[in-house]
Amino acid sequence: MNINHMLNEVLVKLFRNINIIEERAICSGEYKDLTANDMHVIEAVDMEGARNMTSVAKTLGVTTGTLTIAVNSLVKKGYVERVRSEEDRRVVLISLSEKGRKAYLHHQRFHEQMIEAIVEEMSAEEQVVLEKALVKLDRFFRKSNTPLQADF
Amino acid sequence: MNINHMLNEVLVKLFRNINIIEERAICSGEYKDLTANDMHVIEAVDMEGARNMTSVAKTLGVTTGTLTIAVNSLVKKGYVERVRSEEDRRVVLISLSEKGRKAYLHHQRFHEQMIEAIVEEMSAEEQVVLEKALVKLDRFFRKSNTPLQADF
DNA sequence: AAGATTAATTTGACTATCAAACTAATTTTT
DNA sequence: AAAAATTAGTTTGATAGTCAAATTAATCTT
Repeated sequence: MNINHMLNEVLVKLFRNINIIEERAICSGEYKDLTANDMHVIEAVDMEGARNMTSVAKTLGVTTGTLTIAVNSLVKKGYVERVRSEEDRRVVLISLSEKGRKAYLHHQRFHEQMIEAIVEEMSAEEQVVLEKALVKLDRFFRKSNTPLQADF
Repeated sequence: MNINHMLNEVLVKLFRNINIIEERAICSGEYKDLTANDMHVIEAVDMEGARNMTSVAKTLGVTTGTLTIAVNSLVKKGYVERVRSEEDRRVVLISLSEKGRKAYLHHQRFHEQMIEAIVEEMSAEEQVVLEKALVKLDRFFRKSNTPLQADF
Protein backbone atom coordinates (compact mmCIF):
# COMPACT_ATOMS: atom_id res chain seq x y z
CA MET A 1 0.00 0.00 0.00
CA ASN A 2 1.81 3.13 -1.17
CA ILE A 3 1.32 6.63 0.11
CA ASN A 4 -0.73 7.79 -2.87
CA HIS A 5 -3.18 5.04 -2.21
CA MET A 6 -3.45 5.92 1.46
CA LEU A 7 -3.94 9.58 0.67
CA ASN A 8 -6.71 8.60 -1.68
CA GLU A 9 -8.40 6.41 0.93
CA VAL A 10 -8.46 9.20 3.49
CA LEU A 11 -9.71 11.76 1.00
CA VAL A 12 -12.47 9.46 -0.24
CA LYS A 13 -13.70 8.96 3.30
CA LEU A 14 -13.63 12.66 3.98
CA PHE A 15 -15.45 13.47 0.75
CA ARG A 16 -18.13 10.92 1.35
CA ASN A 17 -18.79 11.85 4.94
CA ILE A 18 -17.92 15.49 5.22
CA ASN A 19 -21.49 16.73 5.31
CA ILE A 20 -22.69 14.20 7.83
CA ILE A 21 -19.65 14.87 9.97
CA GLU A 22 -20.05 18.62 9.91
CA GLU A 23 -23.74 18.40 10.57
CA ARG A 24 -23.31 16.16 13.60
CA ALA A 25 -20.51 18.27 14.99
CA ILE A 26 -22.05 21.67 14.48
CA CYS A 27 -25.78 21.31 14.66
CA SER A 28 -26.03 19.90 18.15
CA GLY A 29 -27.44 21.03 21.46
CA GLU A 30 -28.57 24.60 21.23
CA TYR A 31 -28.42 24.53 17.44
CA LYS A 32 -30.27 21.29 16.77
CA ASP A 33 -32.58 23.03 14.33
CA LEU A 34 -29.73 23.98 11.97
CA THR A 35 -28.72 21.83 9.02
CA ALA A 36 -25.15 21.85 7.68
CA ASN A 37 -26.56 23.79 4.79
CA ASP A 38 -28.07 26.39 7.09
CA MET A 39 -24.68 26.74 8.70
CA HIS A 40 -23.01 27.35 5.36
CA VAL A 41 -25.47 30.14 4.68
CA ILE A 42 -24.81 31.67 8.09
CA GLU A 43 -21.10 31.42 7.44
CA ALA A 44 -21.51 33.16 4.08
CA VAL A 45 -23.65 35.94 5.49
CA ASP A 46 -20.93 36.45 8.03
CA MET A 47 -20.64 38.78 10.98
CA GLU A 48 -20.19 41.87 8.86
CA GLY A 49 -23.85 41.77 8.05
CA ALA A 50 -26.07 43.25 5.40
CA ARG A 51 -25.11 41.42 2.25
CA ASN A 52 -27.52 41.20 -0.66
CA MET A 53 -28.98 37.93 -1.92
CA THR A 54 -27.08 37.79 -5.19
CA SER A 55 -23.67 38.14 -3.63
CA VAL A 56 -24.34 35.55 -0.94
CA ALA A 57 -25.74 33.16 -3.55
CA LYS A 58 -22.57 33.61 -5.59
CA THR A 59 -20.40 32.88 -2.56
CA LEU A 60 -22.35 29.70 -1.95
CA GLY A 61 -22.48 28.70 -5.60
CA VAL A 62 -26.27 28.37 -5.69
CA THR A 63 -29.02 30.22 -7.54
CA THR A 64 -30.78 33.09 -5.82
CA GLY A 65 -33.95 31.00 -5.91
CA THR A 66 -32.29 28.34 -3.81
CA LEU A 67 -30.96 30.94 -1.42
CA THR A 68 -34.40 32.53 -1.06
CA ILE A 69 -35.71 29.23 0.26
CA ALA A 70 -32.79 28.73 2.64
CA VAL A 71 -33.18 32.27 3.95
CA ASN A 72 -36.94 31.83 4.41
CA SER A 73 -36.24 28.97 6.75
CA LEU A 74 -33.42 30.76 8.59
CA VAL A 75 -35.60 33.82 9.11
CA LYS A 76 -38.37 31.62 10.46
CA LYS A 77 -35.91 29.97 12.85
CA GLY A 78 -34.66 33.38 13.93
CA TYR A 79 -31.03 33.20 12.78
CA VAL A 80 -31.20 35.68 9.92
CA GLU A 81 -32.82 39.04 9.34
CA ARG A 82 -34.06 40.29 6.02
CA VAL A 83 -34.29 43.99 5.24
CA ARG A 84 -35.17 45.74 2.03
CA SER A 85 -32.49 48.22 1.03
CA GLU A 86 -33.47 51.88 1.21
CA GLU A 87 -31.13 52.96 -1.58
CA ASP A 88 -32.36 50.37 -4.07
CA ARG A 89 -35.66 48.84 -3.18
CA ARG A 90 -35.10 45.80 -5.40
CA VAL A 91 -32.27 44.70 -3.14
CA VAL A 92 -32.77 42.53 -0.07
CA LEU A 93 -30.09 42.77 2.59
CA ILE A 94 -29.60 39.82 4.89
CA SER A 95 -27.73 39.80 8.16
CA LEU A 96 -27.32 37.63 11.23
CA SER A 97 -29.56 38.13 14.24
CA GLU A 98 -28.09 37.90 17.73
CA LYS A 99 -28.89 34.18 17.70
CA GLY A 100 -27.31 33.90 14.26
CA ARG A 101 -24.12 35.55 15.44
CA LYS A 102 -23.94 33.15 18.37
CA ALA A 103 -24.38 30.18 16.05
CA TYR A 104 -21.67 31.56 13.81
CA LEU A 105 -19.26 31.79 16.72
CA HIS A 106 -20.15 28.25 17.77
CA HIS A 107 -19.33 27.15 14.27
CA GLN A 108 -16.06 29.03 14.29
CA ARG A 109 -15.09 27.30 17.51
CA PHE A 110 -15.73 23.94 15.86
CA HIS A 111 -13.40 24.89 13.04
CA GLU A 112 -10.76 26.11 15.44
CA GLN A 113 -10.91 22.85 17.36
CA MET A 114 -10.61 20.95 14.14
CA ILE A 115 -7.56 22.88 13.04
CA GLU A 116 -6.14 22.56 16.53
CA ALA A 117 -6.57 18.79 16.40
CA ILE A 118 -4.86 18.60 13.04
CA VAL A 119 -1.87 20.77 13.76
CA GLU A 120 -1.25 19.76 17.35
CA GLU A 121 2.00 17.88 17.64
CA MET A 122 2.97 19.05 14.17
CA SER A 123 6.13 21.00 13.76
CA ALA A 124 6.04 24.36 12.00
CA GLU A 125 7.63 22.73 8.96
CA GLU A 126 4.98 20.04 8.91
CA GLN A 127 2.25 22.65 9.06
CA VAL A 128 3.73 24.39 6.07
CA VAL A 129 3.68 21.14 4.11
CA LEU A 130 0.04 20.54 4.95
CA GLU A 131 -0.93 24.00 3.93
CA LYS A 132 0.94 23.67 0.65
CA ALA A 133 -0.93 20.45 -0.06
CA LEU A 134 -4.31 22.01 0.60
CA VAL A 135 -3.54 24.98 -1.59
CA LYS A 136 -2.60 22.57 -4.36
CA LEU A 137 -5.83 20.67 -3.90
CA ASP A 138 -7.72 23.93 -4.12
CA ARG A 139 -5.82 24.89 -7.26
CA PHE A 140 -6.42 21.47 -8.80
CA PHE A 141 -10.15 21.86 -8.40
CA ARG A 142 -10.15 25.34 -9.83
CA LYS A 143 -8.10 24.29 -12.82
CA SER A 144 -9.97 21.09 -13.60
CA ASN A 145 -13.25 22.94 -13.79
CA THR A 146 -14.72 25.77 -15.77
CA PRO A 147 -14.62 29.13 -13.94
CA LEU A 148 -17.80 29.68 -11.89
CA GLN A 149 -18.21 30.82 -8.31
CA ALA A 150 -16.57 34.11 -7.64
CA ASP A 151 -15.43 33.30 -4.13
CA PHE A 152 -14.04 29.90 -4.72
CA MET B 1 -2.54 35.90 8.83
CA ASN B 2 -1.22 32.84 10.66
CA ILE B 3 -1.10 29.32 9.35
CA ASN B 4 -4.05 28.10 11.40
CA HIS B 5 -6.19 30.74 9.84
CA MET B 6 -5.03 29.87 6.34
CA LEU B 7 -5.65 26.19 6.91
CA ASN B 8 -9.12 27.01 8.08
CA GLU B 9 -9.82 29.15 5.03
CA VAL B 10 -8.82 26.41 2.63
CA LEU B 11 -10.74 23.73 4.50
CA VAL B 12 -13.88 25.84 4.64
CA LYS B 13 -13.79 26.33 0.90
CA LEU B 14 -13.23 22.64 0.30
CA PHE B 15 -16.04 21.66 2.65
CA ARG B 16 -18.46 24.04 1.10
CA ASN B 17 -17.74 23.10 -2.47
CA ILE B 18 -16.60 19.53 -2.39
CA ASN B 19 -19.79 18.04 -3.76
CA ILE B 20 -20.18 20.55 -6.55
CA ILE B 21 -16.54 20.12 -7.44
CA GLU B 22 -16.69 16.37 -7.52
CA GLU B 23 -19.88 16.37 -9.50
CA ARG B 24 -18.51 18.70 -12.14
CA ALA B 25 -15.27 16.80 -12.44
CA ILE B 26 -16.68 13.30 -12.52
CA CYS B 27 -20.08 13.45 -14.06
CA SER B 28 -19.10 14.94 -17.38
CA GLY B 29 -19.13 13.85 -21.00
CA GLU B 30 -20.00 10.20 -21.24
CA TYR B 31 -21.28 10.15 -17.65
CA LYS B 32 -23.45 13.25 -17.69
CA ASP B 33 -26.39 11.30 -16.29
CA LEU B 34 -24.56 10.45 -13.04
CA THR B 35 -24.86 12.56 -9.91
CA ALA B 36 -22.03 12.70 -7.36
CA ASN B 37 -24.26 10.60 -5.21
CA ASP B 38 -24.65 7.98 -7.92
CA MET B 39 -20.89 7.89 -8.15
CA HIS B 40 -20.54 7.27 -4.45
CA VAL B 41 -22.89 4.32 -4.75
CA ILE B 42 -20.90 2.94 -7.68
CA GLU B 43 -17.73 3.39 -5.68
CA ALA B 44 -19.25 1.51 -2.74
CA VAL B 45 -20.54 -1.35 -4.87
CA ASP B 46 -17.03 -1.61 -6.21
CA MET B 47 -15.49 -3.81 -8.85
CA GLU B 48 -15.67 -6.95 -6.74
CA GLY B 49 -19.37 -7.06 -7.36
CA ALA B 50 -22.32 -8.79 -5.74
CA ARG B 51 -22.72 -7.03 -2.44
CA ASN B 52 -26.05 -7.05 -0.66
CA MET B 53 -28.07 -3.91 -0.01
CA THR B 54 -27.56 -3.77 3.74
CA SER B 55 -23.77 -3.87 3.57
CA VAL B 56 -23.59 -1.22 0.84
CA ALA B 57 -26.01 0.99 2.76
CA LYS B 58 -23.80 0.65 5.82
CA THR B 59 -20.71 1.61 3.84
CA LEU B 60 -22.49 4.70 2.57
CA GLY B 61 -24.05 5.53 5.93
CA VAL B 62 -27.61 5.66 4.59
CA THR B 63 -30.72 3.59 5.25
CA THR B 64 -31.55 0.70 2.96
CA GLY B 65 -34.65 2.61 1.89
CA THR B 66 -32.48 5.42 0.59
CA LEU B 67 -30.20 2.97 -1.16
CA THR B 68 -33.15 1.21 -2.79
CA ILE B 69 -34.09 4.47 -4.47
CA ALA B 70 -30.53 5.22 -5.58
CA VAL B 71 -30.18 1.70 -6.97
CA ASN B 72 -33.51 1.94 -8.80
CA SER B 73 -32.18 4.92 -10.67
CA LEU B 74 -28.77 3.36 -11.36
CA VAL B 75 -30.40 0.18 -12.67
CA LYS B 76 -32.62 2.26 -14.94
CA LYS B 77 -29.57 4.12 -16.22
CA GLY B 78 -27.76 0.84 -16.79
CA TYR B 79 -24.85 1.20 -14.38
CA VAL B 80 -25.89 -1.39 -11.80
CA GLU B 81 -27.40 -4.87 -11.90
CA ARG B 82 -29.71 -6.29 -9.28
CA VAL B 83 -29.98 -10.03 -8.68
CA ARG B 84 -31.88 -11.95 -6.02
CA SER B 85 -29.61 -14.30 -4.14
CA GLU B 86 -30.24 -18.01 -4.71
CA GLU B 87 -29.04 -19.05 -1.26
CA ASP B 88 -31.25 -16.62 0.63
CA ARG B 89 -34.08 -15.23 -1.42
CA ARG B 90 -34.57 -12.24 0.87
CA VAL B 91 -31.17 -10.91 -0.15
CA VAL B 92 -30.62 -8.68 -3.16
CA LEU B 93 -27.13 -8.66 -4.65
CA ILE B 94 -26.03 -5.60 -6.57
CA SER B 95 -23.08 -5.37 -8.90
CA LEU B 96 -21.70 -3.05 -11.58
CA SER B 97 -22.60 -3.58 -15.21
CA GLU B 98 -19.97 -3.16 -17.90
CA LYS B 99 -20.98 0.51 -18.15
CA GLY B 100 -20.80 0.78 -14.36
CA ARG B 101 -17.30 -0.65 -14.29
CA LYS B 102 -16.21 1.85 -16.93
CA ALA B 103 -17.67 4.72 -14.90
CA TYR B 104 -15.90 3.43 -11.82
CA LEU B 105 -12.56 3.43 -13.62
CA HIS B 106 -13.23 6.94 -14.90
CA HIS B 107 -13.85 8.00 -11.32
CA GLN B 108 -10.67 6.29 -10.13
CA ARG B 109 -8.70 8.18 -12.75
CA PHE B 110 -10.10 11.44 -11.43
CA HIS B 111 -8.98 10.55 -7.94
CA GLU B 112 -5.54 9.55 -9.16
CA GLN B 113 -5.16 12.85 -10.97
CA MET B 114 -6.24 14.68 -7.88
CA ILE B 115 -3.69 12.91 -5.71
CA GLU B 116 -1.09 13.39 -8.41
CA ALA B 117 -1.77 17.13 -8.43
CA ILE B 118 -1.42 17.33 -4.67
CA VAL B 119 1.75 15.35 -4.22
CA GLU B 120 3.60 16.46 -7.32
CA GLU B 121 6.75 18.30 -6.45
CA MET B 122 6.45 17.11 -2.87
CA SER B 123 9.32 15.24 -1.40
CA ALA B 124 8.75 11.84 0.16
CA GLU B 125 9.12 13.43 3.59
CA GLU B 126 6.52 16.02 2.77
CA GLN B 127 4.13 13.33 1.59
CA VAL B 128 4.51 11.50 4.87
CA VAL B 129 3.69 14.68 6.75
CA LEU B 130 0.61 15.27 4.64
CA GLU B 131 -0.63 11.80 5.21
CA LYS B 132 -0.15 12.15 8.94
CA ALA B 133 -2.20 15.33 8.87
CA LEU B 134 -5.06 13.70 7.01
CA VAL B 135 -5.10 10.75 9.37
CA LYS B 136 -5.38 13.22 12.22
CA LEU B 137 -8.25 14.97 10.50
CA ASP B 138 -9.97 11.63 10.04
CA ARG B 139 -9.39 10.74 13.68
CA PHE B 140 -10.66 14.10 14.86
CA PHE B 141 -13.93 13.56 13.07
CA ARG B 142 -14.35 10.08 14.43
CA LYS B 143 -13.60 11.21 17.93
CA SER B 144 -15.77 14.30 17.95
CA ASN B 145 -18.78 12.24 16.98
CA THR B 146 -20.67 9.26 18.32
CA PRO B 147 -19.70 5.94 16.68
CA LEU B 148 -21.92 5.12 13.69
CA GLN B 149 -21.02 3.84 10.24
CA ALA B 150 -19.08 0.63 10.20
CA ASP B 151 -16.77 1.55 7.34
CA PHE B 152 -15.87 4.98 8.36
C1' DA C 1 -42.38 57.71 -21.38
C1' DA C 2 -41.13 53.28 -23.19
C1' DG C 3 -38.08 49.69 -23.17
C1' DA C 4 -34.38 47.17 -21.18
C1' DT C 5 -32.15 45.52 -17.30
C1' DT C 6 -31.63 43.93 -12.67
C1' DA C 7 -32.89 41.79 -7.92
C1' DA C 8 -35.42 38.81 -5.77
C1' DT C 9 -39.31 35.55 -5.35
C1' DT C 10 -42.31 31.99 -6.90
C1' DT C 11 -43.36 27.81 -9.34
C1' DG C 12 -42.81 23.17 -10.96
C1' DA C 13 -39.92 19.40 -11.22
C1' DC C 14 -36.50 16.40 -9.49
C1' DT C 15 -33.03 14.09 -6.16
C1' DA C 16 -31.77 12.72 -1.62
C1' DT C 17 -32.97 11.62 2.69
C1' DC C 18 -35.30 9.30 6.89
C1' DA C 19 -38.60 6.79 9.77
C1' DA C 20 -42.11 3.79 9.81
C1' DA C 21 -45.16 0.52 7.63
C1' DC C 22 -45.09 -3.36 4.89
C1' DT C 23 -43.88 -7.85 2.23
C1' DA C 24 -41.57 -11.92 1.81
C1' DA C 25 -38.20 -15.28 3.29
C1' DT C 26 -35.74 -17.59 6.89
C1' DT C 27 -34.88 -19.04 11.67
C1' DT C 28 -36.27 -20.09 16.20
C1' DT C 29 -39.38 -21.69 19.49
C1' DT C 30 -42.71 -24.44 21.21
C1' DA D 1 -44.59 -29.06 11.92
C1' DA D 2 -47.00 -24.87 13.05
C1' DA D 3 -46.49 -20.41 15.17
C1' DA D 4 -43.65 -16.65 16.39
C1' DA D 5 -39.73 -13.93 15.80
C1' DT D 6 -36.28 -12.10 13.02
C1' DT D 7 -34.19 -10.41 8.88
C1' DA D 8 -33.72 -8.19 4.03
C1' DG D 9 -35.44 -5.25 1.18
C1' DT D 10 -39.16 -2.19 -0.72
C1' DT D 11 -42.72 1.18 -0.33
C1' DT D 12 -44.80 5.25 1.59
C1' DG D 13 -45.19 9.86 3.33
C1' DA D 14 -42.73 13.73 4.70
C1' DT D 15 -38.96 17.12 4.41
C1' DA D 16 -34.71 19.64 2.50
C1' DG D 17 -32.16 21.22 -1.21
C1' DT D 18 -31.59 22.09 -5.85
C1' DC D 19 -32.34 24.25 -10.64
C1' DA D 20 -34.46 26.55 -14.65
C1' DA D 21 -37.91 29.31 -16.05
C1' DA D 22 -41.71 32.48 -15.18
C1' DT D 23 -43.00 36.40 -12.56
C1' DT D 24 -42.94 40.84 -9.95
C1' DA D 25 -41.10 45.07 -8.81
C1' DA D 26 -37.66 48.60 -9.07
C1' DT D 27 -34.16 51.07 -11.52
C1' DC D 28 -31.63 52.55 -15.49
C1' DT D 29 -31.25 53.78 -20.57
C1' DT D 30 -32.61 55.78 -24.51
